Amino acid sequence: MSDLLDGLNEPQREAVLHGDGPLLVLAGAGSGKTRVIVNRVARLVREEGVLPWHILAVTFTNKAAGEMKARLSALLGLAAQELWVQTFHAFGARFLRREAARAGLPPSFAIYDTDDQLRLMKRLFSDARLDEDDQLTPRKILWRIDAWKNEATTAAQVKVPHHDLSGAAARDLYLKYEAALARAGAVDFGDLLVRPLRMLEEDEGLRSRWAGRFRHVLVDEFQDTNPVQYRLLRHLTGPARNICVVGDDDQAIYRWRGADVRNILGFDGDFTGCRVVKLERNYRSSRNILDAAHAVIAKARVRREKKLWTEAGPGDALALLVGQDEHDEAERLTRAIVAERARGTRADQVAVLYRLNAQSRAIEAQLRAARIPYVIVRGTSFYDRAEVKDAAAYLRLALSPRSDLDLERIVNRPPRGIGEKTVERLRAHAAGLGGSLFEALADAQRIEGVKPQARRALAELHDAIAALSATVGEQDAGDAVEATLQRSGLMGRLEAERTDEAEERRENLVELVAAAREFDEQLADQAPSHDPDEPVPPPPLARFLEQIALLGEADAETPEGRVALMTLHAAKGLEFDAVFLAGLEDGTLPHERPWDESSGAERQAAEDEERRLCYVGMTRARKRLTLSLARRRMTYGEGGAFYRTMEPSRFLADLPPSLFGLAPEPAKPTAVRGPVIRRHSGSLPGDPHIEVDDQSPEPPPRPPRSRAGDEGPSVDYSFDQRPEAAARPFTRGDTVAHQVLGEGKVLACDGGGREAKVTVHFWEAGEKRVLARFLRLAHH
DNA sequence: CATGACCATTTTTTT
DNA sequence: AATGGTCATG
Repeated sequence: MSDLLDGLNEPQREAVLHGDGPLLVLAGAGSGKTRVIVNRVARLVREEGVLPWHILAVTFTNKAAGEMKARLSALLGLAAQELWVQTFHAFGARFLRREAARAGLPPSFAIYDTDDQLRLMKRLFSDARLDEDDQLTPRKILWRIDAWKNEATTAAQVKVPHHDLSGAAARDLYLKYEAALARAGAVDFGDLLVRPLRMLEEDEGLRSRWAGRFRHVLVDEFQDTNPVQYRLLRHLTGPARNICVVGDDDQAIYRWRGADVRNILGFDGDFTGCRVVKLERNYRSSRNILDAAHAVIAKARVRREKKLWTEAGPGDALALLVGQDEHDEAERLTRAIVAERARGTRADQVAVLYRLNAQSRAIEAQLRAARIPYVIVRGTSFYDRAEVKDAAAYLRLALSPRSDLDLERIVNRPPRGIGEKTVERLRAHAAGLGGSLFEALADAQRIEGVKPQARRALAELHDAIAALSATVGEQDAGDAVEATLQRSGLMGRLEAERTDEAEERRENLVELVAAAREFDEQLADQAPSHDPDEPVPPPPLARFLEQIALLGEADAETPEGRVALMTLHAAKGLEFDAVFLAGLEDGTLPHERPWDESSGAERQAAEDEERRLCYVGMTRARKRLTLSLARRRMTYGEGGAFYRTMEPSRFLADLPPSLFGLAPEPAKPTAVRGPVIRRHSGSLPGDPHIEVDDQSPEPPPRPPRSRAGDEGPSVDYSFDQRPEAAARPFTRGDTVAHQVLGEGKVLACDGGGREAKVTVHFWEAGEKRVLARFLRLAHH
């Protein structure tokens, strides 16, 4: 026992030792909440004799679940494997697999990701011959469907007012969408939660079985639960009401995804007799950083009052960098990062955080120029690649051939002479048969109006899918993937093509096989289950595909030795010695959509959420926090070329100047190296403005860079200067030089005429990054 | 049927 | 800047 309480403060101990009954842990940023959850679970198993498979601990990201599992393994050994520690969505998938028969799903149902959903909706859209308008795009429909699912509204339950035409269309498409999923034997992300919920609510036997199964339920990041998740949790919590939720309303940042902060704000009201423990001591950040973060969050309208405290000293002052535009901002950030590393901070202890993914581009360019190793932390990129998705579509088809969406995707991949016309006839034939595309494929010989060549291709494809389908269920994931890549022709095609790009894609497929093999090894390492209810597991391939589907943005590893670049959302739960928070401008952070005309209350709620996002970003920092902004920012890329003048973020005005190491009444800045911003201060009456000197250090020596006047973009491009280069337009494969970025290869060109726009792709660690577009006049 | 040029539209954040 | 769709050409 002692080791589970060692070094814990009083409220932490209270949470770990709490016995039966509901428990709400309000855990501020950096207050050691993961440790509390982990030690609590360990205590239940070790001291209270709770069986591991009677404990359910849910998180939002695989990464968080993984970390929790790893720490529990260290404390509990093999028993930890039998705990139910997983994400909400993984739990939903596991539930549905166990109850597949009851749910009316095939045992190896597919999980559609956002991309699949969109393709399906586009198909339904064109089938319904709907005209797109502002309200009615496949994307917007999906958005509405998702919102409906997040509050457990079925298509039949949707109520739309009579005059709401787009609402009615959305409801009809919802019905069709659900029917299409059912035909394919697939579920989407929302279904993973809402289908278990509905089953539990409609079936009392099932409900009591599941409510009795878990003696303890624990939830991490509870502030980000949506209504469906909350209801699901309530059903899974047994009569002893042993539910322990941990969260921080100040870090609720998923309102747009249906999360409802009221779940945490009202939890102790919902569960009467609930014990509330507050963890307010911060072990992570210096006092200056905490004070700054608190100054921002304190102005949020709806929150539970609390203030983090620390015994740490004030630490370093905050810094503010002001750039003329996003390139200049990125350059200053880069210089500051160079200085940070010069004082001995490891690259992987440095992070650059931003609101929008689009902000990374300019920063990347400068980091690259300064030869600072970095990674964009973004989990899904590998599985998002076209060739990997093609492979996944074949794999899903092999498991369930009636998945029309997957068949449509790969019907002509690799190219085998099946064009749009043939697919149309195939579809018509399937409709005639009243079956799936695969069934129509089996009947290829009888399809009207298809040329013999296409007919042969169809038959060939059918045989490939049928053959894979027969074997894949019995195989290891690795073997199944390997066989599929061969039999589908995906691999062969890429091997035949002798270009850099094909080689790159081929390597990705090889990597996919490796990932599957690694997955097999994990399965083999698992100890046999002691849980008497453990059902026969589905084929390894199905479980591998499930893992891929559920991998999320925030799950990416942050590799060693590299500066991490990520969005504020992806940064939740992480910490770094030095954090650089970029884009502190009104419009960027807080982010605003100028075209959005929502009501006052809605705007207020949105601003509060941005405030919390800013708070999350600031509290990632242990020792140093640097904020930066650009005075103007380019929108729609260099091509569109217009600058928007930005005002410093309203959140900056909430920060006391003293935190920046400035006197409240600052002397006139001497040698002004960087630009000076003037802003009105809300917090210091009588002080009309504060001037902030740019504190960034001198740049390291590097080649001078010309600047295209005050108005133009601040990066100058130079091209391949060889005489022969000027004599012809750019084509694929050309090597071009860039003063800042170095060499790149032309992978795509726009426009074949006298004026050529060339997109240059750089490869970095196997990933293709587009860093610049070159505009150039070819000779006449 | 495949390919490439040209055009139009699009931008939050992600399980 | 990047994507996706349409149209002409081989």
